[in-house]
Order: sequence, then structure tokens, then C-alpha cells
Amino acid sequence: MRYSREHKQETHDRIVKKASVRLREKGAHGIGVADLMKEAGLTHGGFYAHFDSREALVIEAFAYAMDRSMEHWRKQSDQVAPEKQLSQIVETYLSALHRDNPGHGCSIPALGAEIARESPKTRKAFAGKLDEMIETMADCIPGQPRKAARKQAIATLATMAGTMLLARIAGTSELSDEVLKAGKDSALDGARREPTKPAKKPREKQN
Amino acid sequence: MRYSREHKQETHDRIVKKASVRLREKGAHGIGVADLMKEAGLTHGGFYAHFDSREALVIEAFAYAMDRSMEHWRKQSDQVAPEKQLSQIVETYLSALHRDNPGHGCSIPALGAEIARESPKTRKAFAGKLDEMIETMADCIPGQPRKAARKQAIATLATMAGTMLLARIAGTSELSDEVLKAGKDSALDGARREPTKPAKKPREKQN
DNA sequence: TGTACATCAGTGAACGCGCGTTCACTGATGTAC
DNA sequence: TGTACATCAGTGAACGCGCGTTCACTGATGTAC
Repeated sequence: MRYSREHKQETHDRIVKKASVRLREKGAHGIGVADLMKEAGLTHGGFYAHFDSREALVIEAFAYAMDRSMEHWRKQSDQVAPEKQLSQIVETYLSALHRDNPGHGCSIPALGAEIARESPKTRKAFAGKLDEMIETMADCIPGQPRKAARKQAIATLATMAGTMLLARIAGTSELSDEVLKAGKDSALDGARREPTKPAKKPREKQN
Repeated sequence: MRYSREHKQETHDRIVKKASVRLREKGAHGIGVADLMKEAGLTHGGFYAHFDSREALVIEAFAYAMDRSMEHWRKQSDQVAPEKQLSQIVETYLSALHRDNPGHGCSIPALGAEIARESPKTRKAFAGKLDEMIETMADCIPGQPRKAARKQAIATLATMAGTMLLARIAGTSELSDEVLKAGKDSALDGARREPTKPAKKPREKQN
């Protein structure tokens, strides 16, 4: 069956979209090519008409997921005053809803560790999107030099991602709710405060 | 060959120890039974004399790694004044050395996401160790009611784990160093400050 | 406008491979006498 | 103290299974005339 010009792109996009959900849910190695194709209503043999390899799909699906997160953040922050934008993102991110729906959530706590162990190609794709994400968050921090805004964005993102990771480890327990609350209060506190100065013992290189 | 009474336990411990390193390096699914046994100087067939299943080893190896982290933290904090203990842990945790040696580092950024997706049995083992870890960190926060100390411990642990995750995604780049520094300054800042109050809009359940 | 041919997204069987697990066997050492 | 037997940690071949990938084929639609 030969299809119209747009058809292939539509199918391609559908595979990427479905894969981005399942990979976040089950992990970068948690679901196979055959099942991913079935998700998109296809059989596994056609996979290589769309992607060079499974890894290529993982990269695309992951980039797609990161783009959706950033888009979501931008839309959210557009709806509140500049000084409340970062807090707005934190509030939504550190919710039980996000914790319990990794398939539609942030890729960093879901896939970060696994992707960091992949090939340089995959890692670089991830690192690029991470930087974009930091930029997107920094855009939500008004009245500061870019470098300071980036610093605060990184700290907030780290606390958000770390809290989500801990909350998911804890499952759906009392501990998990305690974690979400502690992480949220801390991130909100940081989001409201002036940029952090270097520690009292500034260290030049490592430590 | 029949061995002395202690021999089996020694072998068992050696397998767990080596596995805990390789699993943190390669991921919870990143290395097979045969290779793990080879690490311990054995052949794969003997594996089931020591463990009921691969999963059982993962649980033991992961618990071992968490115990080593906590032991390390206690030893470190014993060497400094009470009010500096938390900062001491943060400084060591958020180092390039830790970033570049996941095999001997914290299991949370290395294995957290994968373990959170495993069977309830594995997840519960992880959640238990997470709670122990929070307690261990809370012990390093003097002069506060237990609940507040736990809250600060959770926030600090989340920032540390999240920062390490981001730093590893970034690899060994300029971005990675920027991430480490931002996360460290933020965590140190939090460790030095009074406990965070609930956000101005306190929310009872989810959000 | 109608016809013949070319295209290529998608199918489903098959491939090689590595994995977790099982199993019959080994042989050094502990134990019973 | 010496001897015969039992034990069981460890070996290595084999198992079944699922995976990523390949490939010959299909057939609806685009294109050339």
C-alpha cells in the first residue's frame, strides 16, 4: 500500500509519540520494538522504514518528551505574573498527579539515569535538551542576570527532579507524600529567594 | 569441593559487593548473571546456590550499596562539628569524583528510576532503605524537632540526587560543572538555613 | 480521461544472539565410625 | 588416628524465550504516457 505524502510522517510521529509515553513508563529498555509498533497499530517489520535503529527512536521519543515538557512550562508560566512563573512550574511538577503518571511527565527522573549510560550520541542529545530546559526555566526567572537565572533554574530543576525520583521510589505511601511536600516547600522557598551566593568556602575546581 | 562453614558466606558477600558496583555503573538491567559471577571469579551455574533469582541479588546488592553510603556519611559527619555535618555530606556528595564514579557512589541517582519500576518486593526494599537514609541525614541536623530535621534532610537529599542526575546527563562538560556548582551552592544554602516553612498556599492533599 | 507500470509503507516469517534459569555432574572437605 | 561415606559449592552444557534486526513479499496508490 502506497500512501499519500503526509502519511509516512504521520505514522512516524504517531510511533514517536506513543513510544515517548511507554518509554517513560517502562524505562529506556523496558519495552521492545514489537510492542512499541503495536502501540502505534503496526507490526514490527515496518519499524526500519521509519528508524535506523531502536536507539534512533529512543532519541527521537526522548527529545519529543522534553519538548512537550518545555512547551507545557511555557504555556503555564504565560498565565501568571513573571515573579510567580517559577513557583507555578514547581507546584505543577511536584504533584501526586505527576508522580503517578510518569508516561506523561518529565523525562529526567524517568529516563535520566538510563540515558546517561547510553552511547555518546544519545547522551549528547539528552544533554542538549537539558540545556534547553535550563534556558526555558531561566526565562521564568525575571530581574536577574542570565548567569544567575541559569543557576537558580538548575538548582530548582535539580530539586524538582530529585524529589520526583525519591517520591517514585517511595511509591504511593505516606513517605512519598512527605517527600513531595518537603521537596515542594524547599523548591518554592528557593524560587522565591534571591540567587544563592557561592558557599562561604568557594572552591575553584572540584572538591 | 566442599568448603568450610564461612566460605559460602564469604563468596556470597563477594558476589553482592562486586554486583553492587557493576549494577550502579551499568544499571539494574545493564549486566547479566554470567558477567556478575565472572566478576566474583565464578561461573554462572553456581549463582543459584547463593540467590533465588537475579532479582534477589539486585535487592541485596542495592541494600548493600545504600548501607555503605550511610556508613560513609556517618563516618564523615563524625569528624566535624554538628552544625557542619550536613554541609560536609553535601560537599562530598556533589563532587566530580562522585559524578565520575557511579559504581562507588549513591544508588539513588544511579538506580532509583529503574528500581521504582521493579516488582513491589524490590520497590519496598528500596523505599525502606530510602527512609533509613533520610533518618541518617536527619541525624546530622542538630537542634531541630525530628519532623523538621527529616524535612530538611529530604529536601537536601532530593537536591543532591537531582543534581547528580543532571550532572551525569551532562557528562563531563562545562554544563556538568555548572550543574554541580549550582546544585552544591543551593544545597549548602539550604543546609545552613532554618527549616523551610510550608509554602504560603499550604495544600492539604495533592495539588 | 484511461491504462500500464513503478513505488514503497507495511507485513510476517525468520535470523542470530544473549539472557535467566535448570540440571547432571564433580571432587575437596566435613563427619561418622 | 585412620577410613569410608555424605555433603554441597561450584562447573559447564543445555533449555526456552524474547529481543533487535533482516528480508522477500504485498498491494494500494502515485506517476508516466
